[in-house]
Amino acid sequence: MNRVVLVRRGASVEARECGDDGRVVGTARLPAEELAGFVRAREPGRVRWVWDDTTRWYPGLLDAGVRVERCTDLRLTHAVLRRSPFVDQSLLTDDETPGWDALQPVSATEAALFPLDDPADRLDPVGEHRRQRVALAAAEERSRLDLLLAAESSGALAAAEMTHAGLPWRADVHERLLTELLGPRPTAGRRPAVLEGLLAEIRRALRVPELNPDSPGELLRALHAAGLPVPDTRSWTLERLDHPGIPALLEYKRLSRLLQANGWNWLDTWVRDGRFRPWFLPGGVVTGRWASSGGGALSVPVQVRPAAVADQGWRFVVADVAQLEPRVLAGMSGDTAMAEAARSADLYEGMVAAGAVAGRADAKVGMLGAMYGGTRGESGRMMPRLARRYPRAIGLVEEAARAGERGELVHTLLGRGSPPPAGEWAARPVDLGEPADEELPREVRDRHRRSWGRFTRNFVVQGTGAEWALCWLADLRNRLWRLGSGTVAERPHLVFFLHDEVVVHTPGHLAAEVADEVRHAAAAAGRLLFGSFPVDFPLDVSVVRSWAEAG
DNA sequence: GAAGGAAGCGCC
DNA sequence: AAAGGGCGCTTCCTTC
Repeated sequence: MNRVVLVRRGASVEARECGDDGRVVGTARLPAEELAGFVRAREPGRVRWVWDDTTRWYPGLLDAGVRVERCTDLRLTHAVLRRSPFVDQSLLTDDETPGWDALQPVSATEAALFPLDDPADRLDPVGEHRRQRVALAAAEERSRLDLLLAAESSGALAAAEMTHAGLPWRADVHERLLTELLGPRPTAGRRPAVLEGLLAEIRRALRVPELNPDSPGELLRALHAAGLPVPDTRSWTLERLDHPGIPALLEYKRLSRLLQANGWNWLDTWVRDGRFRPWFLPGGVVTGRWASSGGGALSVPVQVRPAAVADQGWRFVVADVAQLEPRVLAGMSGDTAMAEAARSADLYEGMVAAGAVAGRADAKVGMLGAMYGGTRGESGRMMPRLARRYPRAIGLVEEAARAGERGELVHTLLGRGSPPPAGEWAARPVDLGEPADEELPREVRDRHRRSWGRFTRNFVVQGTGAEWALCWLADLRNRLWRLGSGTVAERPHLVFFLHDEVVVHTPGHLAAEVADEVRHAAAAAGRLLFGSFPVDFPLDVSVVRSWAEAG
């Protein structure tokens, strides 16, 4: 594989050819405006482009109509290697390391505002690349780390392409939906008519003429005065109350939430030219999940999904994995009994069929408890049964929890390490007797320990689930490219990704092939992570005009 | 008036 | 006896 490190030098770019060990074997220098043509010309020769950070290079290439198949995003791979327990840190670190640790992605607006003072320009990508290659060559579990770094970098390409293409969004459909639910758009600072009506009803029922239900403090006092001794004003707390004002209050909360989070202001801010373009942030969560920025992309409510409509003659292919995390747990722990349950399209039904639990609800609440650390009530009662039937799977998460409680680090299947615990509790070994003065009381320390144990318990499963999803996404991205011709947005392409769900925008006549490729990519991801271990990842796949029709 | 925390709620 | 993971966003409310 040819590796070419791209380096910014003022108005020009250096392209430095490297061997697998990161040593430079050749250099070309070109004016920045010739970069897109250079990359386009070299791309067919199976190049891995190496750059400091995908958000600083790839949006410009995409705007110029250039797509690349593979890259190394040094910012992201640095972050993984720095925390991986498979890596000898002394091979990786250098005077520049704090600069790489601190490097942040940019959005296009920032890049336009501050083109001249970028901390990335004070870092040397060639040196960092060489250090990473040396550290990787000496790492334990080299092939797992290789896979993780490749998948992480591919994710960065997919993220940039999704923002570039945008999720098709019909503002007219969205506006009609808002008007039906809330009434016509009010002038700035006024409530929509439907909310005003509900407000009057709430004030009447609670006998507080000036009540502002958007203020939790005010609302709580009003509820108490009405003889409703609630501890908070959350919807699920209020649902259990029997009082004439409550239905209107719950409806007010539901509609008010829609208005605030995804109302007309959201449309004005985030939808342009028929596209919703959030920023996806690969590696933005410590577990390896993506974060997002702008428009709340990771929590687009079901309520407004009817407005996501494929272009004329195009379709969405929407796919999600059923019970990703329990399946991943079965695979990473090598628990054949749980993998057997996972053979079923519904893993929880598979557990019922095996006689492990009485009903689907028990299976679900038990597994969620095992993965999140819920031990109270129903899910706690299920744990002994599950531990007997699935000793390896349950043992793996229990061990991760105990390690976290001891202040130790855990890691995912491919080698992403958990962050070190912070805080005073972590500075002390477990059994030092009673604390001295000015130290945390024992019960406070223990609470922190258990809380961190729940985090590390979940880290190994959530993080390995994120690795499966990244491999799925990376493989799918390349399969989609091969289905069409032209630029990214002219072929079937990804427009949305959320933990265990993808949305592909595709010309209608290719939709069936896209659905096949989505399934093939999922099977390939399973083999990449778990080899021949027999754990299935069945998908729900829908071909639809609107996102809301999926599922 | 800016900044930051808490409450609350949406997604997985 | 108590013990449920990860996010982003908007509003309210306190602090400086």
